[in-house]
Amino acid sequence: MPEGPQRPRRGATTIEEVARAAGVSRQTVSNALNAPQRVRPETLDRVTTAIRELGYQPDQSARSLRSGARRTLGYLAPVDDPLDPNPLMAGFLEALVDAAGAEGQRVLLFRPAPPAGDPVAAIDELVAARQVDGLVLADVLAEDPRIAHVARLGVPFVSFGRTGPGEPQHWVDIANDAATAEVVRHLAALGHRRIGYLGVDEQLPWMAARRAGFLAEARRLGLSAVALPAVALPGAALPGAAGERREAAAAPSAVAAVRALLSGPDRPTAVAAGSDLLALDVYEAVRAEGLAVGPGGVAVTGFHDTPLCRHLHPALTSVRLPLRAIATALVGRLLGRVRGEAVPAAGLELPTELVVRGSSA
Amino acid sequence: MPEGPQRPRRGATTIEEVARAAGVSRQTVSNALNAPQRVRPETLDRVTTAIRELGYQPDQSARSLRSGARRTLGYLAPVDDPLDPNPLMAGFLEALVDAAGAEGQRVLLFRPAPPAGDPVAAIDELVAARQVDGLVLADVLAEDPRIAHVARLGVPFVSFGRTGPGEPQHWVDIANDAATAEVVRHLAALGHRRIGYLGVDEQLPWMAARRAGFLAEARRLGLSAVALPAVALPGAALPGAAGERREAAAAPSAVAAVRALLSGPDRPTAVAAGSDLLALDVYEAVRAEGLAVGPGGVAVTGFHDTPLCRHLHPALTSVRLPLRAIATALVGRLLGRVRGEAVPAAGLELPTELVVRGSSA
DNA sequence: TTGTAAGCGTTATCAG
DNA sequence: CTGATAACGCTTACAA
Repeated sequence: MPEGPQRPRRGATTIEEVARAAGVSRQTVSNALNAPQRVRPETLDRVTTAIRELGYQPDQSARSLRSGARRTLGYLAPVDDPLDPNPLMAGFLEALVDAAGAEGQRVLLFRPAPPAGDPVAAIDELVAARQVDGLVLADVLAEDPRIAHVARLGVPFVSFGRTGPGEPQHWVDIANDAATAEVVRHLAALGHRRIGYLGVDEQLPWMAARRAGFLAEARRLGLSAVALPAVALPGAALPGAAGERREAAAAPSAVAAVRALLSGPDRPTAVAAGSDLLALDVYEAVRAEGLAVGPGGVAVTGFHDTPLCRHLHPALTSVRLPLRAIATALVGRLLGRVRGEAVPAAGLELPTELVVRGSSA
Repeated sequence: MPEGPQRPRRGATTIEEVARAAGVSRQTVSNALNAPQRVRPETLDRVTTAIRELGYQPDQSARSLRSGARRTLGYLAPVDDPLDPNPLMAGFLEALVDAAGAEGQRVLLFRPAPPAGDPVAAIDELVAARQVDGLVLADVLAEDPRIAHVARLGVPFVSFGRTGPGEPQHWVDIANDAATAEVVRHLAALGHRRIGYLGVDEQLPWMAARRAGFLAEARRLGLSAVALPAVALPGAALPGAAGERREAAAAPSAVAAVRALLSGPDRPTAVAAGSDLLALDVYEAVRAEGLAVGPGGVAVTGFHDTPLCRHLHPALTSVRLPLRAIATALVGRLLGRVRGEAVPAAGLELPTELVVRGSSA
């Protein structure tokens, strides 16, 4: 491991210089920063001015070493399938950084060391090096080994996505079932009586919940509903020929399944998809059957509300996730736990928002 | 600003305990870690064993305070237009974290404080608090104020995206013009003689380069080429009606422009798009004109090779970016600069890869 | 090769 | 409310 004689920012303004400039002791500057109410207003003013004029900011390493607070939260980036990456990772990260920043916290991104890295080992490293005050986990699965591990470690943590019944309930999640239930009600209000659902990989708890919410609401409303079985994802790359890269044609299983549904005896007049990408397959199936996407033909809805929705024709109705609210709730709960406050040990379920566009209106 | 009595991981194993366990001095443990060649193999072995048994890892804050090396790189997340987010942010971040991790560095994500935050202020805060050894900037514009600022500050930095001629050349970028030139050659090889290009926001240097590369190569090959003027992005949200949210229909300007092109006298038999999302608009325009997407009708290509490509029908030929190579080059150059090594003050241009799919074959 | 002493910049303790 | 002193855990100089 290469190791250099790095010495960045040596010579930056220190608390000592501020103290001299303001004519007070080092400690008073520290108090002005960390417990302003303990400093006489007039003195505080002098100190604040000196701080501003010198452009002083405390050295975070020194602060951390002394106080124990790292002012940093670790986010374990999910190891995504490159063929089906989490479509909200970027948006969620932005929201997370903003929410953390509002509380004076930074976000440190980390990943298991490739290839085939162990997330548990990555967590151990970060925690052992005392680089973060707490952890944010995402894409939590049932019986997720990461949850068991951080719980055993005793590190403060929260997860985006619910944990199992026997595990600590430090999670925030969207109401996946309520989201697809709202989709069903929306379609029912438009007069649809026979509706279909296209999901993928029902092993994923959030996908299973979307499917369940769809079926339950359809039953409640007395609609005729069919949920297609989980479909495989499009195929992987093939070796290229001459510099260019060629690929196997996308596996048409999702399209074929929807086409079969649409060509059956009681064809649905609307199909909800478990993601915006899957909705693309529905569009294709609808057209391949000689039908039109939209309220007049087959209404279609997606999930995630990615930018893709606006570029489709007709534009795709989709379920939008409250990413900023999720991030704020996660950070709030995590910091409560870090500070040892009494935070409710119960999950928080946040509502989604159905964005209606031309594909269903 | 709320401040709690946090004291995470106090009581973790310290270097002192390792030294005692191994029967050596504190210093020897430090040497074993930072300069193993200075320790007798037999002693090294004893120390290593003690480290492993106690699960010791140095406290990063203490290490940073003493040595000056933060072992952390800051990544300034671009403030994206939510309607048109950088489609590779997630993939690039993953690659960046992996590349940094391979060099023993962490990645700290930061953003200007919303709303309307100033990136320069965000940089100042991070640097003044001495939280990072260097910075990675992305989506660099011409005369980017961030570049001027970090250059003046003297902080080691690199950028994904080239800087202006008068600025430090610490960048890595893809060859945007060569990428679209390759697209043109690909189309020409398929026999296309009249080709079109659809871009967006030519203020963005990378978009301008794609357009230029397209036109130059078409001219060189004697093809008839038309590059459509920059198009506006789809419209923003409208106030919803009853709980549900409704939006203005997507502005059809891109679709309309392509349709006009396709219905003209010398209609192109292929259209290249400056992004995968724009290719969606091309698909729509082609179909609206009663034509088919593909080599038999109108061939279409995209840019970015997002997962979207595989879900289209036919699957979309697209330009793939070497994100891992970019990240590795960025980290390598940045660390060289951090360590004060003599790194070439010249930009690095990396080639893209054309992934051919059904839309053009 | 190994051990000793010092100090990085900050905050906590405790006396004034 | 302020100021001196110690300590957080580690790495760098220097002495043994």
